[in-house]
Amino acid sequence: MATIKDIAKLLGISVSAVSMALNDSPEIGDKTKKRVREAAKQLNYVKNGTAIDLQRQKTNIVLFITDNPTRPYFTDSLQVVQNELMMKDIDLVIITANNKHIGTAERFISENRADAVICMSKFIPDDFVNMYANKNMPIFVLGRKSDLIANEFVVNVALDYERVGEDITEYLIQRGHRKIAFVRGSKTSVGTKYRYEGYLRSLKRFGLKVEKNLIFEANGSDYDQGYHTTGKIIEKIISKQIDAIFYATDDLAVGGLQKLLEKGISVPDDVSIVGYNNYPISKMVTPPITTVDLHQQKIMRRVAKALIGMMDGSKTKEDIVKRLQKDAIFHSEIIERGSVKNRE
Amino acid sequence: MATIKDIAKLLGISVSAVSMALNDSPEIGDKTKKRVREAAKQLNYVKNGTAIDLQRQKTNIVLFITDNPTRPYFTDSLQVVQNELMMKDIDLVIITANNKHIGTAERFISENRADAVICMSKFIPDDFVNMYANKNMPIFVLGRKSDLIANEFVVNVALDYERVGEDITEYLIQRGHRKIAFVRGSKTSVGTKYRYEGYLRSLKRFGLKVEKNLIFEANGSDYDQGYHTTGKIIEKIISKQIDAIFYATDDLAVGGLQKLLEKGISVPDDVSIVGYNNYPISKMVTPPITTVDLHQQKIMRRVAKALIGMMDGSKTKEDIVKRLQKDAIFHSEIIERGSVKNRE
DNA sequence: TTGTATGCGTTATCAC
DNA sequence: GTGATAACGCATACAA
Repeated sequence: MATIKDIAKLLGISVSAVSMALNDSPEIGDKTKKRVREAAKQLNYVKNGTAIDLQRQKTNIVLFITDNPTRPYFTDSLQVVQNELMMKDIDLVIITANNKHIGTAERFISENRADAVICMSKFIPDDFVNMYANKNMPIFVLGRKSDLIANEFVVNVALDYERVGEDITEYLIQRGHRKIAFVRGSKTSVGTKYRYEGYLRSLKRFGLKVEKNLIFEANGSDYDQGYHTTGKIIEKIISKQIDAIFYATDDLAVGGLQKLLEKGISVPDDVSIVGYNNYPISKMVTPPITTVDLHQQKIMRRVAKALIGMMDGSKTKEDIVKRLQKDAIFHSEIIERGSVKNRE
Repeated sequence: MATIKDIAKLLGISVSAVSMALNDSPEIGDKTKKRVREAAKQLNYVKNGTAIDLQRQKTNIVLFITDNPTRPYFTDSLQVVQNELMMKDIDLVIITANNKHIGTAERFISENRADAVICMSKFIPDDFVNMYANKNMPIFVLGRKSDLIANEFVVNVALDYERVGEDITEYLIQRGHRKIAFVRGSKTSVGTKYRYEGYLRSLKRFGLKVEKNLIFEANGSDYDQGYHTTGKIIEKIISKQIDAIFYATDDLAVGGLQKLLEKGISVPDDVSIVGYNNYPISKMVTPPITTVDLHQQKIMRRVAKALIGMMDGSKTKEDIVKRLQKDAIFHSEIIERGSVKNRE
């Protein structure tokens, strides 16, 4: 691999002259620049980004950590963040961190290989985040509830997830449902746990009894699990023990719907169902599924702007937190479609 | 930010001793190691990955470039590749390159910021790949047909895409369909173009005339486009001008199916449909859609192994190409489900 | 306009 | 067992 040294040697000029020529510095004459460029091409010279980063004491990289790049929860966010960063010419790289593999993410964080990180994976422990966030690499954490993050360079962006679970349950109750089943998703998902808590709170608030046998556990949060778990619910619907189902994710709901239809149960006439997250799939089925939107994109735009602010030093954690807290976008919105019947 | 220099100064020992202690070298005594570790903690020392890379002349990073991290085409591949790399403790980072943003990918490539790259994005031009691939950074290109890549460190992994389009068209013909419509996807997608060519070839081979008005252009390859474009096909189905539709992607097919059902057209009784790629969504709908699987995962396992081989110098491009070419996994497989009727 | 010297943070090669 | 020193590839302040 050729370096600027080789170019300098070939041309009989100094290394710094080559460097400046390559970076189009006004200090260098056009003739020299041309010669340098030609020599570079001739020697097959390519820049060494690592050396540049070391010298500049900056990587120009933002790390985006996700546990699953498939989920719209992530991809929607990605798009928004990428747009904002692009405008500032900051590079975004994605790293996955899940139960199978977390090493890369931890290595990138612990070795300061980025100028900032957005962490959407729940597999990076609070302690770890706390330990490594610093002035040169602030860390934004999403989707966890912990208030315990004390580090000045850690920003915790959290919705009131329980509240959202509460809201959609309330929505069902207000439309006359009294026997509402809940289908939990993946056991390791904190998200579905919060929704479950919200579900419980809502029942309590309206004076409805919590029926243990109306709460179902899926082994995951996806379509297949929804389909499978709903098999165990069918009977209770037929015997009128259930008039609505709250699925912890839209994917679960779509899978469930499929099973219900196969079993000849009409949605929403025989049973109402709701999902969670407003994934695209929820509107693709018949009937389209009523769900709740968390305004993830708007939130992420704010996050991106805040992150950029922290990177260039124009914002502190305090500014950001203050701004986020009083922000209206943190309210979720129920998307009414065809899967809920008014039973009053 | 504290460096090993600071630790050395604090402890009154040399920089090299600190470095060796931190890397648990057998040359250093346990006492010293302990002192160093404590000092590091006290000073909040974190490693600088950039400096390490520069010194080692290696990044330990494989770049995975995709135009869209949502697609199963990508995520399936990702999983496989990640598994293989994990076993060798190689880090994988994902970068998106699409019509909106290509700068980051190009910067990473042109600045040698990885030890190898897998490129699934069609937005990185052949020339660019050719120009920057080198001994220290081989590039594997997927999903393009160009044979023009001459660089010794570029490996082009290409299925016979046209052949696949041909096969599934043949499948329809053999089941008695004679009036087969084709729905093209995104204009910029080379993939759907190949399928189109395959479709044409198949018609020709069976002596069927190509009806221009049975070929429809969608403005993209997703659900919404399938739904929308199918609106323009309805009439021709009712008037029996069409007995089957070949959608260029499963997403298109699912969107199309939705529209067909809404319009009261029965699939497959009134019209048969097929998709392409065996995306999970294609089995989630009613009726499940017959499609074709390209065995992407098996291919990617081979790719990953080949890539690792090239990184450690145990394999050359020649070895790899030879191996890939005679490989049975490059045959696709038709997944029969409920969306095609036998009309013979 | 060009060159010299220095430094970025780390590892590695020798001495001692 | 430890320390000095060079090297990795590049950028920059300053001198010429």
